[in-house]
Amino acid sequence: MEDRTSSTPGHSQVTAPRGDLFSPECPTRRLLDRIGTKWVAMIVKTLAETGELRYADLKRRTPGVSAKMLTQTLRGLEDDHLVARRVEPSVPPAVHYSLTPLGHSLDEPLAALREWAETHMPEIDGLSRTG
Amino acid sequence: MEDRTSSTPGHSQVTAPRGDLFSPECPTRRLLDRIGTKWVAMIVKTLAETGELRYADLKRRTPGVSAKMLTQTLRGLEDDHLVARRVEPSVPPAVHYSLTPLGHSLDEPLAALREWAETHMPEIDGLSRTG
DNA sequence: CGGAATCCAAGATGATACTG
DNA sequence: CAGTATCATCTTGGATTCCG
Repeated sequence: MEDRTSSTPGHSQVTAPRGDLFSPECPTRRLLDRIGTKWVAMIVKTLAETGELRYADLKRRTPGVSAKMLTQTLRGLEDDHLVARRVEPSVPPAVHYSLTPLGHSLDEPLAALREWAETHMPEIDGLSRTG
Repeated sequence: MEDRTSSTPGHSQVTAPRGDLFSPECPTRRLLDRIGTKWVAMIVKTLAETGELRYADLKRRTPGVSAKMLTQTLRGLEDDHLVARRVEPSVPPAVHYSLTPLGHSLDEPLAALREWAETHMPEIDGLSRTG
């Protein structure tokens, strides 16, 4: 077990790197550092839609994700209190993940962004080809 | 001069990598790949607020950005028709950047995200420390 | 002024193997 | 089942240098 300040999507600038350039003035940047990681948007959306999922189920609904990345991403979200982890002490153990109220509140602006993407990204791709 | 499929924030999955896993089904992912890059959110916000800026001005208003990243980011945004580039043929040349209507439309959901970040990120940071 | 080209360090991600 | 540990790789971003 080592520290979580290296490659974890969790907080890394929080403890002041050397001269917090725009960290305190730009929480948006830090937020995007998190939701911008490859799997967060997909996971948040999935949890928002399904309510609660087990690790394996969540993995199955996130095509292409590796166990490592899924765990790492969930840890980061947990760390930010956007996702809740519930363990059923059975054998074998069953671990359930769901959005916290804060997580749900994030899903709102995120949903707006999704809608923008679905509306305009095809348009953008079209423009890229036709000039 | 080489292709723009390597490190450019522009389209890289558009030309089908090998088996577009969720590219077509997830424009959100591609959008986040762009706005999630370190400087996009800041640049878009700045342009949204100021209207139009010259390269050097934009650089000055984006603390910490290198010329390389600024150019690269602007190229990507230009490529997506989110930013317009206007050149005044003077000596030395003056290049102006501004948001396109599409860019402004993106700024709306982005602003919502910013507001969420400014509202909740401090709360999150507080929770991280106090448990 | 507004870039482009190159080199390099860091971080993110994936594959694989192992564990309680 | 639900992870953890480790290694290899690919991508990102920054510093530097040079140019029209």
